[in-house]
Amino acid sequence: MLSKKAQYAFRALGTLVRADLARRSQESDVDAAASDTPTSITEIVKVHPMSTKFLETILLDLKRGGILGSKKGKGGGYYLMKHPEDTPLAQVIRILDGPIAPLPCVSLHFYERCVDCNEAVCGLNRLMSEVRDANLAVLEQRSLADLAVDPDAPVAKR
Amino acid sequence: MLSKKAQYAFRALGTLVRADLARRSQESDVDAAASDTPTSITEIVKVHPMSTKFLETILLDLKRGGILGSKKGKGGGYYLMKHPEDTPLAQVIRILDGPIAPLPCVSLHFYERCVDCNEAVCGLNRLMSEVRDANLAVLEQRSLADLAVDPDAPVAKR
DNA sequence: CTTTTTCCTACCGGAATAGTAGGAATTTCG
DNA sequence: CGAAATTCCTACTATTCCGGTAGGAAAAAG
Repeated sequence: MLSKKAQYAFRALGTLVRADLARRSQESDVDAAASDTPTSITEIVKVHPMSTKFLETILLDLKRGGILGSKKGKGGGYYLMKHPEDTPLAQVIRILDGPIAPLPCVSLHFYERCVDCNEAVCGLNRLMSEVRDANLAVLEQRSLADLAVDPDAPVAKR
Repeated sequence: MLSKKAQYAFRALGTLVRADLARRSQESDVDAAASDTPTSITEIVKVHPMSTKFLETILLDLKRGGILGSKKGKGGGYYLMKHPEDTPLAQVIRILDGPIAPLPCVSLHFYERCVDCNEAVCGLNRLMSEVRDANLAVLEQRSLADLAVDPDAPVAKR
């Protein structure tokens, strides 16, 4: 199960994606940077009611993880560092919840050898690798862009 | 990530499956019941070193969950209630770790409505349903029998 | 130089995880 | 019968993790 942190992160990222799309479609200046129109924590909390302080730590994590950029001071806030399509959901989860794999010994990013088990012949290892791959097939393919998609709308092309 | 409970459970189930297969192949009496040759906790711990007391609670959980049967007293122990092929891995995980879905609002067996979110239009709900389905495609298909498979051996037919 | 924002460090209560302890109930076997 | 071997049951405990809070420092804008 995803932690509250990850759940809140996805909600917040949803509004950041919408802000990003809005900027790109409305902006007359082609070279407009995302950092020109950041979204503050206060604004996000207005849309998704939650603890401001808690969201603060979450967005900081996402910033340290390279997903968000920030601007301090008046008019400051957070913005996406990349196009929404270029941040897979897996990256968000790894930053906030750690491993996606069901076992440390089948994790790609947080691998730890398991004691008392020969991985080459361990049935559990093999099965849980399948589970991991099934997860990643979705989580590496789907991106922040998919968070903001209207399910009734035609598929968006980039 | 799977809990230690679930990990230990799979190890123990591995030896119970092997015992089950051995009984079926060696037994001359066709009507031999699994309850005739149960495997004790002590025997399991000999194969997979772990806390005896902890394993006790785990096997009890699996018994209450309908996966194992038991026999008390001298010569007693645990045995599979069904053919290994008929117990999907998902069932084991649900008993020991609860929900498989990444969010309560997309769980089939442990569903809980999420507050402040219209599931019909929630992008996260839709994406996490995909993740759940990807997981279940493996965990409902794969069974205890797959725990004991020799990876180099030809595929076993039932 | 005041206001608004992010950024940093530390803390805290409750729940969950990973066990442990002690004994009761049941079965087998000598 | 009585001893040994086993499961079964209830309760307890220690540690870690989760979810969140507190208080202020640093930076940017006007």
